[in-house]
Amino acid sequence: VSADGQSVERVAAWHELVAAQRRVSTALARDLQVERGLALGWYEVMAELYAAGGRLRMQELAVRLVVNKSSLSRMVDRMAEDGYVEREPCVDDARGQFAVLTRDGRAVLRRASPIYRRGVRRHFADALTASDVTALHRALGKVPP
Amino acid sequence: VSADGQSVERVAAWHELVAAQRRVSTALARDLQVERGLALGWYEVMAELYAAGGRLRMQELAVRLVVNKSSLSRMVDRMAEDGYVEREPCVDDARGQFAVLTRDGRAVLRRASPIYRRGVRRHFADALTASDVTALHRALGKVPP
DNA sequence: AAAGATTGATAGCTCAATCTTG
DNA sequence: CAAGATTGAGCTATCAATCTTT
Repeated sequence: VSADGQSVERVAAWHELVAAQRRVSTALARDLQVERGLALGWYEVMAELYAAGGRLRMQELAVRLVVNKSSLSRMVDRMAEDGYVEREPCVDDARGQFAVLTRDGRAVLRRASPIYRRGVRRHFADALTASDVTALHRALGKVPP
Repeated sequence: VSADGQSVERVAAWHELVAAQRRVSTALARDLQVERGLALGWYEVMAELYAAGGRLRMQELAVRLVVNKSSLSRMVDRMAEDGYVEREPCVDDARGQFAVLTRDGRAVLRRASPIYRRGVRRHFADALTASDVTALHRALGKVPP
């Protein structure tokens, strides 16, 4: 398949990004599952809720995590069954629903966070220099929503 | 959840990477689906086979794409049903199977490639400087298998 | 009619088990 | 027994349709 040089470089960079994301995600998921019995997706939901002060509307949570709304709705269903989050209606807009991190969810998150951070370090950041990390953060932040 | 500064930077960079990957993959998948009726995963398989000269063993294909072996086996099943690839036994090792890009597969790939490259440019690279792209490629290539 | 959220139907993914060959 | 690959079963993700509220 023909392509000019610029295109080849861009696509190569994109492929490295995809490969890195898959490798690191797989390793993080394995660590959390083995050591805490927790799915990576569940960790991400709880960490995002925690960072937002414990509650977010479903819509906003989906946008921040860059996940499909249906998938999130179903994930929150399962997390609620296990007592990690609760749903709460929104007072000023009756269409809205909050996902709220429960006490149990916080406890699970607290125990899982070190595993997650260790994984990000081991599987991702340890291979990079500090300036690599800064450059990645800066560059990738430019990718549009 | 408590964490030191280094950890925060590493995790923030990792989150940007995940967000970028999800956004760009979603956009690429939409483009290919709408304009060519082709799934992104199928495109990736065909592009990898093409880059390898048209054929690869299942194992090697899974490693290069960083995908689950079962998922790949099933994906190749469906692609074979649609005539995009064929399976061929391996002569020197009867356990092995090749996935082989067919004539039809090549034709589909040829028509899909411009859409894919345009997507990588529009949804990913256009937001970055040339040196951002180089830095990403270089840094992400260090992430271990 | 549009926005927020969920659900029905279904395609696709993944773990563990299995089969075959080295 | 290990390696390559596939499959059975169960779970997850996604699209389109739906429901409710604005």
